[in-house]
Amino acid sequence: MEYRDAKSKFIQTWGALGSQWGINKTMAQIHALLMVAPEAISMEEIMEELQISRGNASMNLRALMDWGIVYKELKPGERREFFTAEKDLDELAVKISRERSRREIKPALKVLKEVSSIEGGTSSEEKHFIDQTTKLYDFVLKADNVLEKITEYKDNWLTQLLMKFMK
Amino acid sequence: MEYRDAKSKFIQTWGALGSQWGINKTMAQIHALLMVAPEAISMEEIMEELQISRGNASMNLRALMDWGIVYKELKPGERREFFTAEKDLDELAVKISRERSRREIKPALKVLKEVSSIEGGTSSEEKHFIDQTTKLYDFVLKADNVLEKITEYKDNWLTQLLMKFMK
DNA sequence: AATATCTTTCATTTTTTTTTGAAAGTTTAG
DNA sequence: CTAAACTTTCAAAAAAAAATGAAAGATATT
Repeated sequence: MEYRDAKSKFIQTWGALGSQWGINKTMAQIHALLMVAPEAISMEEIMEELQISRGNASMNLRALMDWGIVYKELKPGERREFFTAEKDLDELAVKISRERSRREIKPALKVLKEVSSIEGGTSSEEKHFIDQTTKLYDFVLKADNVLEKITEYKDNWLTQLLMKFMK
Repeated sequence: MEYRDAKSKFIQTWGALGSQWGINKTMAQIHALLMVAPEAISMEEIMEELQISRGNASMNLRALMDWGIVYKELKPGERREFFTAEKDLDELAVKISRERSRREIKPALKVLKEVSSIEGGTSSEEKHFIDQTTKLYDFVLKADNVLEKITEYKDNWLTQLLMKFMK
């Protein structure tokens, strides 16, 4: 395979994968493009390479920066802004899991706590509801804690984790 | 909060969460409904409770069954079909991660291997591409292995995992 | 073998999400 | 201060995804 084709295939695949994980296609594609770019690139270049509009590029770059996985870089003497992606994969994974925990898991936990705390009704239907949502709360809380612990292992957490299971 | 409201809030929240994880809203809602139902329920009831059409219910139930997290149950003497969800959370999580690995991670790995194996070009751009996609391949492969190992711990894998980190 | 009960399929419609592009906003330079 | 060089915003358009519902398929019952 040619380099051009490989790059394009990588960007397309990453984009498609993004959709399956609740991230929009363009956002994932921009991220992919920046991941394999040896140095920071401008918005103009991103638009050109992915064939997208200025507004689209601007909004998705902003979203990536909100996730903390893409950085703005200013080159001296240059008016335009350049962008780079977090390239360290351990760091990338840590940032993504922290952010998802903050945005999705924590709010979900709040709701689970709420709904599992209703006054215990009499019907078996209500009893089962309380029981099941309580279990769900405990489970998600535990999972969230495990994730937090794992990502505390600053460097090479994944390798270390794998070791623990190889023994 | 009233039981009715709690149940509705739970279903809504689960549905919204589903969207963020690349699962469609109705599918997640049906799953939520079945999770808290003390016993198997019919398609008619699902349609009624969630206010959705027959076709929608049918397709999403089928999808849930393809994921292996909802089962069809036949009641003796009954013509209609009834449905239940996997209620054991450890089992549920194991099924979901195995399925996502099969459907998404494995195919992604294949592409990563492909694109990282192009003939090493001369330009630094190509070198960086090969280097980065190779790292990504290694990382994802390792993550997939960890996930596989973790889910092998049949029972209480989450608790056991947490222990390992508490020490 | 005709009817009744229930489920699936899929072309069409509806809803939701994403993208566009031009106007407004911002920052630097002269 | 004004112009030039960029970036952001957001209403409208386009595209994608999901839902509907009626017809076609099953399967059991008489």
